[in-house]
Amino acid sequence: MTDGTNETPGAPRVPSGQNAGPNSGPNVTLEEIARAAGVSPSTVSRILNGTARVLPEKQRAVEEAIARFNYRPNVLARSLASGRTETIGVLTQAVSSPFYAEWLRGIEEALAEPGFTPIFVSSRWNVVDEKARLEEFVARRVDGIILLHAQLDEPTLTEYSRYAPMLVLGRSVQNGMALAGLPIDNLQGARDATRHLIEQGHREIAFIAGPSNHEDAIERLDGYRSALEEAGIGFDADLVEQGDYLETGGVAAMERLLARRPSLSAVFCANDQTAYGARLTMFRRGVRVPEDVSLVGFDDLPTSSYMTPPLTTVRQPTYEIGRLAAQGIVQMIRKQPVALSPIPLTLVTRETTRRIGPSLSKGDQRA
Amino acid sequence: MTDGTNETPGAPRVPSGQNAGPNSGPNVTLEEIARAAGVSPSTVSRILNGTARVLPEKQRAVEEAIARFNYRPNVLARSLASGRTETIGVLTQAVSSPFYAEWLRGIEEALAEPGFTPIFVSSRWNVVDEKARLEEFVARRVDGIILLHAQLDEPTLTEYSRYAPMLVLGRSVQNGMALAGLPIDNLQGARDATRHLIEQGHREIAFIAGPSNHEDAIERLDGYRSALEEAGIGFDADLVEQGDYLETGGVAAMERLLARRPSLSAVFCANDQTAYGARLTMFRRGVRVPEDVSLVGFDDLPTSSYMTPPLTTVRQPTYEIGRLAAQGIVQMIRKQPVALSPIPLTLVTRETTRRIGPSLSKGDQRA
DNA sequence: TTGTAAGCGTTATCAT
DNA sequence: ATGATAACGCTTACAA
Repeated sequence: MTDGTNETPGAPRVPSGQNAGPNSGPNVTLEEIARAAGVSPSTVSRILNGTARVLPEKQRAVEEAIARFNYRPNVLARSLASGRTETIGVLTQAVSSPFYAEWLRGIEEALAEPGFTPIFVSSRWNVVDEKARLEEFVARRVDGIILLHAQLDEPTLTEYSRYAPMLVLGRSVQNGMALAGLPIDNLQGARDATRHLIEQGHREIAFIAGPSNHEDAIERLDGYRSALEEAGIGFDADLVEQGDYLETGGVAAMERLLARRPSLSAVFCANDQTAYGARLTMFRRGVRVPEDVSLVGFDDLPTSSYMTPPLTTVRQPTYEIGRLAAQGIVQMIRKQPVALSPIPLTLVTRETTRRIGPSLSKGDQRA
Repeated sequence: MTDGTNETPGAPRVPSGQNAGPNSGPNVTLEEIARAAGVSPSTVSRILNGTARVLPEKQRAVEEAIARFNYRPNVLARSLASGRTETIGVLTQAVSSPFYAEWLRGIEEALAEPGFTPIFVSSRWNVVDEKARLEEFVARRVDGIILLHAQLDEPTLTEYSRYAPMLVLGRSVQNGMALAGLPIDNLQGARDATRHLIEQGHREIAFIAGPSNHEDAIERLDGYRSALEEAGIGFDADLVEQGDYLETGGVAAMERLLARRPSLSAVFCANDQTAYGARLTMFRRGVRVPEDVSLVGFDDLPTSSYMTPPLTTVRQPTYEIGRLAAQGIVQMIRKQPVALSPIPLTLVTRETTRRIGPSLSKGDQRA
């Protein structure tokens, strides 16, 4: 618990770097650098920020002092004085969801370029938490806010957008210059997936839905339904089961489906995690995919292409969406106009779907 | 691009909440609250922080003013004045890795209790980035640092630990009161997994290794090797293939393995992602799991229990590890002693492993 | 080009 | 119990 590597309490915390002067470390201030270099604090500040040109010799002296003292500007003081934090609050529903991971990566990387730092927090699918996290953003004086699947109502979002420009992913909102939505075309994606199944000859296509209070879950259901109707098959509520976007929900829903409609020939799941669960249930029940039942997911999680067999699903270009969001919020901060068109989704046909005879029923489908 | 919901440029940004006074919003300062409540700024500060008892009537007046103006303390100013940011820098190799996700969740949740906010950043498996991120932590004056799988050498870590207490996950370091490691018993985990395979009658057990510059990858290889030797089977370099902890690496390694040693009866992968890749290759080649070849992974990612068949793997209690790390760093910040014992790993036996005759060779294994 | 000085919004140390 | 007042470390007019 104790060893010689730690500073004496009260003593300045200094690194042991070779160039470390007596007062180096994070406690070195801009003023000390100024004094050491024989210039005024403002000059140091100017050099640090490139705010004005400075005589080369002073420039050198300051840079030398900075290196010698291992000086790092205090971000807090800088932000307090300037009024800018160069920080973007990013609210996810769950940092740990495989689904958000790629979005965050896109956001982080695109934000790094203009020099912004994302602050990731998660609200755990909880509206109360969601509001609390937004309050934190305000308290931290973030320069912008990105919301992934906000559940808060639009008036509330509008209100918070007065503090900092806000971009809402996966949702369409009344766009303003402080509030913008980057909608994702879930309806189209779900319709394409369902059409694909229909084209393959499927007629008895089940759907495992997502949480009914999620905008995108509703859109996906609508897409499924509209493809069915457009093909003249008609919507059959008996073929729809409720899921929760989680694997466990998929397991349970598939069990109910199999019990109620053993004749179904395809299952379309509202997201990949649900499909994973449905897949497990089929494995347990000895239902082969795709020989007995075709399966389609939604999202194209990184692992979906490694499922056995690889999952046919609707791909969301999450990384790219993340980048777009980051670029968008930066533009909003800079008061530049942003044009965000709905993100199109594409079907990725892999190996969980199979063509079946146009009007064959169960008995014949089985390989 | 424009609508009525935005404030006139230059006008104070105020929310339209019902109680919103003329000067509400994030620009309201503690001083204004003090003035409105007829007390001094220090009194407001005391009420906000519970630093001292205040007359009930003033307390009420202040609280009323806070509510009326919708006042939120400026975290930056507070931190600058107090010297504490209540912030923990958390460095991961990749925010988007399914592997880190659960750790982050554990960290975030456990940190919320004592009121700390994590700042997640990723270094993308890049040592240069890793150092840059640490510099950012220093610039942000974080109160503590948690590193997930740091690649930097120990002297460097020790140096940074002088700025803020540092906890390194998945690594053992010279513990001090400002630097501590939370080791994970990879060797034991790998040994248990290999022993399991041996007990099931397997003798020709291949191993797909992780990056050779990763401490944990090396430990896992060592565990595999030691279990083999302990059983008198002996280590056969021909059965070891190089992977990279990613699915693609698993695919390629498995291909080479199958070509070189078609007689192998089991494959142990350095992590689950590698196992996913190996599984796919086997699926492609018509090698059945576990009928033809048994497969074991390492990590127990959330999706592993939904693989087909569910993957036998070594479970890391990542969420709990995250919580432990969070609690540990808070204790270090508070200068309390922390005792971190190595995290034990447990084998989760699912359905990708199968008992085979003690000395049967390939031909007989095939179901 | 460079320096002086006034903030930025808090906390914390003194007195009272 | 409460109020002045001096930091905290930086940016930014305003002067020079």
